[in-house]
Amino acid sequence: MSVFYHDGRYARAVSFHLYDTASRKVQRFTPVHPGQVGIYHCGLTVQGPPHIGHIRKEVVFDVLRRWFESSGYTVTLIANVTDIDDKVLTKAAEGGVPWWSVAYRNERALDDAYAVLGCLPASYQPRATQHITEMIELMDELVERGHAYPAKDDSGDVYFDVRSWEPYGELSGQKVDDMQAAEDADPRGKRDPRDFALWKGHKPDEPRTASWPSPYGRGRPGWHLECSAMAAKYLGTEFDIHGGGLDLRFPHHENELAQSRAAGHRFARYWMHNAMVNLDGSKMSKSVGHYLLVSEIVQRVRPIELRYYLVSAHYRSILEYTEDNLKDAGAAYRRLEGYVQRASEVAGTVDPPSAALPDEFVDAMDDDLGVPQALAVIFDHVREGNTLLAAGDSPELRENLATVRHMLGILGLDPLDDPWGTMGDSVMGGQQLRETVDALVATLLAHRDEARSRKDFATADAIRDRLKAAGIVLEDTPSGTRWELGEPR
RNA sequence: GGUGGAGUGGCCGAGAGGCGAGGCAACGGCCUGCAAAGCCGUCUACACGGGUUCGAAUCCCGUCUCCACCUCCA
Repeated sequence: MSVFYHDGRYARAVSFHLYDTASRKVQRFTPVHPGQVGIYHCGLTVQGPPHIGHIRKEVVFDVLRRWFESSGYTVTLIANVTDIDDKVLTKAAEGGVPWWSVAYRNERALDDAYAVLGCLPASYQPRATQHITEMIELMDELVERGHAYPAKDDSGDVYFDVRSWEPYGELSGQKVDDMQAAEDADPRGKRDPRDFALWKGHKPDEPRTASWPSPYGRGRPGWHLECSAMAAKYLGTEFDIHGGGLDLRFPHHENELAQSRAAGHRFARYWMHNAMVNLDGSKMSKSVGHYLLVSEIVQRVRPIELRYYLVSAHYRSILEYTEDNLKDAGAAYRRLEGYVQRASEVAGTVDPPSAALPDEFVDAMDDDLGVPQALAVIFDHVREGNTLLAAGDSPELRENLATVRHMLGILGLDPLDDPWGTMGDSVMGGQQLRETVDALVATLLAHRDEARSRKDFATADAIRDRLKAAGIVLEDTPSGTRWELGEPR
């Protein structure tokens, strides 16, 4: 299965399969353009800072992207930012600040969360407000083709005509007639209550800066139209994968699909949806204040342990968040990290990409991102590695270490990779600080070694206890005493 | 009412007709001056009731419980 190139890199037969929400089947992935993958996923409506439900999705698509890249694909990853929206306007009005500052503040919080969890940057993050022209073009096309119409009232709204598009409901498997009619909702100028807004006419109580001119009057785009227009702009009218949280399947993605197809686009070949993160048995949700912010959690948990927790379950499984679950995940991760660090101290630097990935790992990842099975493969290798490590440095140890780091890197979990730094720097805050502490600890260790050699264990243990109180945990190994930072704070 | 999904050992969490996933926790052993880490071992589970089958956690029927979506939630 693996083939080595003369430069030491290896290639392998690529056979990725993924669960496609539209067909509800695991499908063999065939790209539109050989060797390339275009992925669009719905970033965030920046009405608030991201919670761990949001960031789970980012981590899932980050792993997908890394896996494609590892498989030899050139990946274009587009994650939009919905920076104009009812709730953004509401938040701005409540806070007495401009809407765009609310959107931008939260967009930065989102970028911070990406970075802190080690998500590689998207190829581009288009903002909705920068693509009004493309949206109007798409809307015009839909009106011309008879799939959209300006509201009957004078609202300035433009609606998609659900009844004009026969396949409507294909993504979520629903029939228009079976859908619960929004009886209490204001039908406004709609032909059918299920019609959705492509364009929202400007209202006098909304800031004028939140509206743009269009052939149908001033207004702002509806959520669904944004994504259709931006996906087509950056990935073309037919592209590979459209992703997002499962809660977006309907109506958001259903509507995107309908309007894009109705406008003549082929649109996404595969739909990929990640499951939700639950808190106390129900979905984390901004709207009901039932969530935990990424920024809160990383105050007390190392980001890489949070990432491990989010990655460790299959992306289509609901993740039931509890503090204990997160803590257990951290312990599991430290087992992996401990091996990589101890082995690296003995074996020195290795080159992870040069190590062949085990077939079982590849098979697991190719099967709809089977991260749990892939992790089991990693743990098996770590056990072997620990056994090798007990015998000191060896070519087998170096190879094992490189393989383990290669696998971990694909999940964005290699402790020695950016942005986690080397040898625990992410906790320490820098290589220089680490070296300073190391020198200080070394003097104490010299005293301790001296005490131990004269069997004065009371003194030796007192030094160990003092260091522990300072957050430094000692470990006596055949090759000497090493230290690590203990539980933070 | 409609559309999907799920219930697995103390906990998390894969698997989807026969070959003990993995991790966390606990306990025992090895190692260690003692620890820590590591290694070896123990704990053999699939909501419930029927059925199909040589064989069911997995397929079928029924029941219970839970989750998501049904017009702007990742």
